[in-house]
Amino acid sequence: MSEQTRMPAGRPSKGERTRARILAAAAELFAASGFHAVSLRDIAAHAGLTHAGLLHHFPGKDSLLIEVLDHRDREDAEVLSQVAPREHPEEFLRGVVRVVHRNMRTPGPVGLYARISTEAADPDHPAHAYFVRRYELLRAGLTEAFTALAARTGAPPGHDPALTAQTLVAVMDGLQTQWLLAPAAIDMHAAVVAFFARIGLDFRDVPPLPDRRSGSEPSSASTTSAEADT
Amino acid sequence: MSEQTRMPAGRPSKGERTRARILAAAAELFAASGFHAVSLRDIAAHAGLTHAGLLHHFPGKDSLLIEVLDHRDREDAEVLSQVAPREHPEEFLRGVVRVVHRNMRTPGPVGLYARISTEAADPDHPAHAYFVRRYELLRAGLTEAFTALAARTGAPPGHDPALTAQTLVAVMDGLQTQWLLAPAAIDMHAAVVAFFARIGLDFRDVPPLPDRRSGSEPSSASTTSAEADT
DNA sequence: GTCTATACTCGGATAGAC
DNA sequence: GTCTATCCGAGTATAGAC
Repeated sequence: MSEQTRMPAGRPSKGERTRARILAAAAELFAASGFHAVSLRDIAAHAGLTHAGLLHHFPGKDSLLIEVLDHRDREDAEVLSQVAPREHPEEFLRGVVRVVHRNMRTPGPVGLYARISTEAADPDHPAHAYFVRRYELLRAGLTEAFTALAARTGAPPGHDPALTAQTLVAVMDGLQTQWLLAPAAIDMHAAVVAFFARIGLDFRDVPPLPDRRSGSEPSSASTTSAEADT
Repeated sequence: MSEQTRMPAGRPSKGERTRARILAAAAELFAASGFHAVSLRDIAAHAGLTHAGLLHHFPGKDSLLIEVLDHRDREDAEVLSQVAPREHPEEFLRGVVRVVHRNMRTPGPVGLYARISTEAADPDHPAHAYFVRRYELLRAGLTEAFTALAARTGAPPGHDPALTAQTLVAVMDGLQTQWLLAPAAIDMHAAVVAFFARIGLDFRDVPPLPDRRSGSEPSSASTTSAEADT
C-alpha cells in the first residue's frame, strides 16, 4: 500500500514534481469539499494539467485518495512514533492529546478523515483495508500504553486496557463528528483531557504542538514504532 | 424540514402509496449499499417506475435521503421519548443503552447514519441543519438526564453533566465507526455499559429491544418529549 | 516518459408528451 | 402521475503527439 515512498533526496524529476503537485491539489480539494464532490478534472486543473494527464501518474481517483490519507497519516505518526507506548506510556498518551489539540486548527483534513473512515465501512471501498489496519494499530498502541501504565501504577481490579483504548479512540472520533458540525459548541481538547482525568491521568499541562509546516515532505518518516507488530 | 409528515389516516391516495414505496425502496438500498453507490434508477426500478417518475415525488436524491433519515429517526425517538429525561433520568439512559443494543443488529442503517453525519459537516450539505439540530437535541436530553441524576444522588465535585453528555454521544458515535469497520472486534453494547459503569451507573441488566417491525409506519409518532425546548 | 484529445458509460436532472 | 428523450458532468480507457 505504501511502497516506493522513500524520498529520492536528490533533484526530483519532472514527473515527481508533477506527482507532488497533483497530490497537494488533491489534498487541498478533498479537505475542502470531500471525496465525491471533487472531480479529477478539478484536481487536474488545479495542478495545471488535464485529467487524462493526471491519470498517467495515478491509476484512478481511489489511489489518489489513499495516497493523500497516507501522507497525512505519516505526519501524525511523526508525533506518536517518537516514543514507544510500552516504554513511555505517559509520553505516548501525551502525544495523543497534542494531536487532538492540533486537530482543532485543521478542520479540513479532520473532516476528510472522518468522512472517509465512515465511507470505508463498505468492504468494497478503496480505503477499507487501510482504515481497518489503521484502527487496529491505533488500538494496539493505546492498549500497550494502558497496559504498561496499569502494571506500573497498580491496576484497579476491573480495569481493561483494551476496552479503555477502544473507548478513547471512540471519544476522539465521536468528538470530531460533533465538533465538525458545531465547532463553537465543542472543545475536543478539553473533552479528551477530561476523559483522561476520569481514568486518573492529569494531562492539563500538555503543551500544544507547533503549526504544521506547509506542504513539505516529512524529513524522516522511516519506521514508525507505532506500527509495531501486534 | 419535517412538515407534512402526519399520517393521512384515511385511505392513502395513489401518489401517497407510490411515495411510500419509493421511500421503502430507498431505505432498503441505502442501508444495503450506502448513499453514493445507489442510483435513482436503482431505487426507481425497485419501486416499479422510472427515475424520472421518481423525481416527480422527490425533488432530488438529497431530499430522498433526508426523508429516509427522518423516518428512521422517529423510530428511535419512539423509544427515547417514552420517558422524560428530567423526571426519569435512569429510564431515559436505559433507553439509550437499548438503542445501542439494537443498533448492533442493523449495520445498514447505522452505517448510513454515520456516513451522512460526517458528510453533513459541510454547511452546504442538504442534511447539515438536520444533524446540527439532532446533536443539539441529543446532548440537551442527555444533559438534562445527567443533571437530574446528579441532583438526586449527590453530584461529585467536578462533575459536568454537559461534558458527560457530549462524551457519551462521542463514545456511541465513535464505537459505530470502529464497529462498522470490524464488527467482530467491537461490542458496542458492552463498551457503552462499561462507560456507564465508569460514571457509577450499572446498566448490565437492561433488557434488549424487540426487533424492528418491518417497513410499517410508526403507529403514533406525534410529539416527542426528547424534542423539548432547550 | 509525459501529456492531450477523444470517446464511452453511467450518474442526476430537466422538458415536454401522454 | 408517469414516461421518453435529452442534457451535462462524472470516472475511465485508449490512441497518439511530443
